[in-house]
Amino acid sequence: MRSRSESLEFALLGLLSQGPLHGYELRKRMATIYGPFRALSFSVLYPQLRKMLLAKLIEETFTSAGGLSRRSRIVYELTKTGREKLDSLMQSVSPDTFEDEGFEVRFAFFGPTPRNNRVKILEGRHRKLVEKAEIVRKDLAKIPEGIDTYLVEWRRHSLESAEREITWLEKMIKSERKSL
Amino acid sequence: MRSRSESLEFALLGLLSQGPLHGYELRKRMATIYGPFRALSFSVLYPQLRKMLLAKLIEETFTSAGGLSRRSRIVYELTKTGREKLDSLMQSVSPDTFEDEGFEVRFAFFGPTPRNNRVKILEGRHRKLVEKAEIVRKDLAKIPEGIDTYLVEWRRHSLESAEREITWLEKMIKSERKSL
DNA sequence: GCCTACATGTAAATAGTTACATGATTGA
DNA sequence: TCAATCATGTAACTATTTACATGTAGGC
Repeated sequence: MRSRSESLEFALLGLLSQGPLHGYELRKRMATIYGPFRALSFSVLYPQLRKMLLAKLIEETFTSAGGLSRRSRIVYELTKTGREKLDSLMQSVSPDTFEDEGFEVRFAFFGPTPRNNRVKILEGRHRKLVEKAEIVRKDLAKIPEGIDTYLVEWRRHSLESAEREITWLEKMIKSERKSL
Repeated sequence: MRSRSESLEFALLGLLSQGPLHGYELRKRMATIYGPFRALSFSVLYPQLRKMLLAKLIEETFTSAGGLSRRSRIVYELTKTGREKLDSLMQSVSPDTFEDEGFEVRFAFFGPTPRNNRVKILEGRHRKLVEKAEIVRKDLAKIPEGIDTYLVEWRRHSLESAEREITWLEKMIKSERKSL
């Protein structure tokens, strides 16, 4: 399981921790996390909410009409269990945290994440990227036989991007440590 | 259909255009295209080869033993139809060409791609990325209310990466034009 | 003798997208 | 009145991963 839904629960708990929201609004907020090109579809969101209802992490309230008399909405809010779950997740550092999706979501809720854990997450991500970059570098060093020159150029560019992210993380880690 | 298998056929045709290969070897070559972290699994590769056999794009030959007496392998090679298909794909510029995966694969076979088409592909990709970056920039300009500062930082970094790719493409386009 | 790489596949489970269905409200 | 956005979902399809199954050859 290295799917989006893994980080989705965390993200939803995080969003709802700031106050109750309905599905449509949750989707929009998710867009600010994932960016404008990877919108969360309703057919993923609603079943996920149902799962979380079953697990008693959230509760639903039917709102017949909002202040501006809209269509009735279903408003979700965290239960005590949900809040506890979020807290424990905030303090944990699962291996998934260092993957692309996982990291992005963790980072989106970095403000409410305990200080010392922030550094751990950044360091883990850093380690992971350094390892990957190393592999790509070796790979690049050994292939250039017969392979299209353009492809090599492309891979070099990709490696540079990875290196830039590493540098960025290093800056982040430094500034986090300073604020400790 | 915006899946990997869309570009997969192109990639396989491209690889086989240089000479006959067997499945296992094709997988390894694909790794040099997609990079070391997105290996093509056999359960995608073999059915794809079967599809291409049915479409008469490739032919199979059973090799009982290679020069070094290995297990019998199935060697695939392009048919005349397959070669024609590849040629026509090389000269075409489908919209898919400008997507991440599609572009990567097209780029991997840029050498054998007709000169004028290379520029078209690069320009299309450039246009696409500029549009996307513009959207992200606007998005970034309007959200900073209440959103976690860390997240904003992350998005800014992502935008910079996109901008770097745009610059890279511009360099590529310039050097392609020069060689025309 | 065991581990790794070679070599070819199938089956089942999971994940994800797209199309469909329905209906309210708001602004041009 | 017409399109866009709000709002909640289901069904069908497509894609991808993981586990299974089987066997060979070479190096340590």
